[in-house]
Amino acid sequence: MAKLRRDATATKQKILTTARGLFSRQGYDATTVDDIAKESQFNKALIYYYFKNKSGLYSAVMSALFDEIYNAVVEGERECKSAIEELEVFISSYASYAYENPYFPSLLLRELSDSGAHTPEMMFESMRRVYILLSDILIRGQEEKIFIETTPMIVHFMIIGSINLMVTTDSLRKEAVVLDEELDTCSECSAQKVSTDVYQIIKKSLLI
Amino acid sequence: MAKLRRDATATKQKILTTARGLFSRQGYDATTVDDIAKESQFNKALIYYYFKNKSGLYSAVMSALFDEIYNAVVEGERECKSAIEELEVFISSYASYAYENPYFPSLLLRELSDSGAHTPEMMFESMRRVYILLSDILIRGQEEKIFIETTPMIVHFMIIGSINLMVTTDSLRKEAVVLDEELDTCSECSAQKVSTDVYQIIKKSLLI
Amino acid sequence: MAKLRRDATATKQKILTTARGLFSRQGYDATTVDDIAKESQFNKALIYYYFKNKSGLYSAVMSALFDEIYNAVVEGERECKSAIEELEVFISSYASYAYENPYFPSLLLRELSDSGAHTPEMMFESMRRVYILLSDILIRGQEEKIFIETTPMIVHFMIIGSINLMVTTDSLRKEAVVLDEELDTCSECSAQKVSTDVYQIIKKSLLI
Amino acid sequence: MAKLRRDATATKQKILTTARGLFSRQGYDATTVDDIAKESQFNKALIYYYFKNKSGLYSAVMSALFDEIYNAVVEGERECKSAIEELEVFISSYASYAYENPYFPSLLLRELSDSGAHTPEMMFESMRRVYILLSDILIRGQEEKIFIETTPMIVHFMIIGSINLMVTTDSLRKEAVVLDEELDTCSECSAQKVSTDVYQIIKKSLLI
DNA sequence: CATGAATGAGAGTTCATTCAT
DNA sequence: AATGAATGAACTCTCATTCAT
Repeated sequence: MAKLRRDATATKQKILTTARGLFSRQGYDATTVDDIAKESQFNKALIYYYFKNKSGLYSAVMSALFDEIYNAVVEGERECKSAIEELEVFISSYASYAYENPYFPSLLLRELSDSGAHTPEMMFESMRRVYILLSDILIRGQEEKIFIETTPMIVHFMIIGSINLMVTTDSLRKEAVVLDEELDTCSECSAQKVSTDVYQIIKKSLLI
Repeated sequence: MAKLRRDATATKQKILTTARGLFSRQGYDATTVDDIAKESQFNKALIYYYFKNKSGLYSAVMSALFDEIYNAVVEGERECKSAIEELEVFISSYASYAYENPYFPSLLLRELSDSGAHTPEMMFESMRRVYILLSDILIRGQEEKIFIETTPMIVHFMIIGSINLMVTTDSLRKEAVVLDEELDTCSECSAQKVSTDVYQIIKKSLLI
Repeated sequence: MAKLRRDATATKQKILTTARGLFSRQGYDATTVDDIAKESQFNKALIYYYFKNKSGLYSAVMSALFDEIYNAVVEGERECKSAIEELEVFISSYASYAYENPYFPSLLLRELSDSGAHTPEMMFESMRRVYILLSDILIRGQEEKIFIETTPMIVHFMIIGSINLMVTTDSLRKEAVVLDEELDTCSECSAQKVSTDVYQIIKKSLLI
Repeated sequence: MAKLRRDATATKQKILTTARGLFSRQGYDATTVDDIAKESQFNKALIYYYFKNKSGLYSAVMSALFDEIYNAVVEGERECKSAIEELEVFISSYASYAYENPYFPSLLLRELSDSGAHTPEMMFESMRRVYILLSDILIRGQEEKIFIETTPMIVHFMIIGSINLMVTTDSLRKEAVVLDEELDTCSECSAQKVSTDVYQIIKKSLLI
């Protein structure tokens, strides 16, 4: 009757994927280890065997996630010629990733709204690296004399704040339309549209 | 010096204030009714007497909060002559409120990252009202032929996303400085600074 | 806004009646003092003012009830000429009372199935008095040489057991018919029918 | 001498047995899951692990009980030649079981006096099956032209009502003797005596 | 006589975690 | 590597009861 996988990496991966989905849908506290066990079809004790405890599993989930987004953005950045081009790619890569992995924005926002209560040290590193990417773009733009001087942190939060909020509020905004058809909540906006709009706003405000 | 007892309104208020603090510091799930009872110096059963259940208390906390911020922004808006002036006031009122009531941003972000799992219907209404305020400003600006056409929802999220994230990441950004002095995380930025920067960016991008 | 009854006896009576209904419908444990307060439209503290505590209220309810049934039976007994006539009246008075006060059977059965956990001393007295009534009838019948010798306690329980169970299972027996129309659960039997049937059985078995 | 652990069936059984005793002694509401845990020597959470919740445990207890009595009666019925013989066996098997498992009468009476508030559907089925047994005996007796026509439900309740009440009131009746030595409460009656008396009464009243 | 405010003790239930196999 | 059994600590919520007016 016992499942005979005996494939450690596959097992771990299955658990991670399941956990990622549940944590993002329900948050850390509301997700039980039992939930993860049931959905992953593995025994609860096995989760402890591989990840030591719930918070260890959470860290593993989050680290993987942050590595992914970092890589996604870096990947896009290759072969960019100018700072302005880099900026565009930064925004569009981030938006694509967020829309394609919609659990990411909710996990990130939750993490940040906690001041990182459950956040393991290594995750900060990943977040910082993404920020450094943008920060460098802005500095390069200033050196190239095409960008005005700004506060990178604020620009960063305007970009990722708006994109993440657009993703997490998707269903909410659709409901709002039902209540008041007049109100434009951008309920049908695509990743593309969001990405372009954010880029236009940031670009116009940055260019000398 | 004895606690004022048998004063229903004072008691309710004390509970609400305590709960507001704890919910924002620790989130909904991580805050226990026992915590609130202990910190408010009232018996746990009394909380149920007044608020029916934990989620009822949470709703009460959130409703009060959203009413406050809405009123704060509306208050500032009075006597504004032009759309551009209104925009400036919108941003600065929001920023002031967020910095003065730092539990608000974390509660709001958590709420939004949950797609409103704990969120009572009436709260959406309050959120919507704040958004309508900005939306109207942008529309008026277009009518006055001073603003370009934009997607209000995205502008809104750029504004409140950045401000809220600045507040909630305050301690995180200060820690980051310790790790890497080179990196500018705006760790000493005031509400004033944030407000001004966000306004400059938005204004520049909106003006025709 | 305060209700101005100022009529102690009426108030007490209202509470007693409400409590009687709730205790019989839901049992002792499942009935809360709050329930009684709400339904009686009086403040909870008032119940304690009049009855000391929940169990005191219960005693008061039960005592009144047992006095009533005792009186009902004694009342019928008057002017009976023979033991056999008395027997008939005993059964029919008991049945009438039970059918007219359907909370009584459930309270009594519950009390007896508890071995009298909540039962106050004075209630036993009332129960005993009812039993003595029947016991005397049987003894008289034997003295009159019309009844065979029997065990009064068993005859008593056959009578009150069947009548009480018929009353408490009323709804259950009606449901049973829905499931199986063939089965005769006496689902439409009246107090009259039950009373007559029980009397016929007991009479036939007792007569020499 | 250590408790046998890690034996699921034994554990479940131990819990069931403990619960059966406590529920019958104290009733559903007055028995706490803590009581059961303590007395069964198992952790409270384990009860929920196996039975989902208190009411699930109660159902399990009751189902087992009703199956037992049904089987006990059916068992006795085998090899009976006539309806009259079957009647005798029905009564004596029921009485034996009730006296040997004294928790049964109190649980049954409480259940019936509740109109089955906690009673799961499947229990009704078991109750019905026992009644059908008697009902069939009476019908067969009529067909054999040895029994007069009666209302089976009433006969049933006279039998089980009296037997169950004799069992549950055992201690009460003994106390009553102390108060009044004259009064015969059948305080020393055996299962045998009760069974015979009930049978004699029913038989005499049924025979043509 | 009557009431709203307040409390302490406990009940049912859940959950992260560990044990034994 | 994998699992079902078992546990302890906590959590939400309820309720009989009392206080102060």
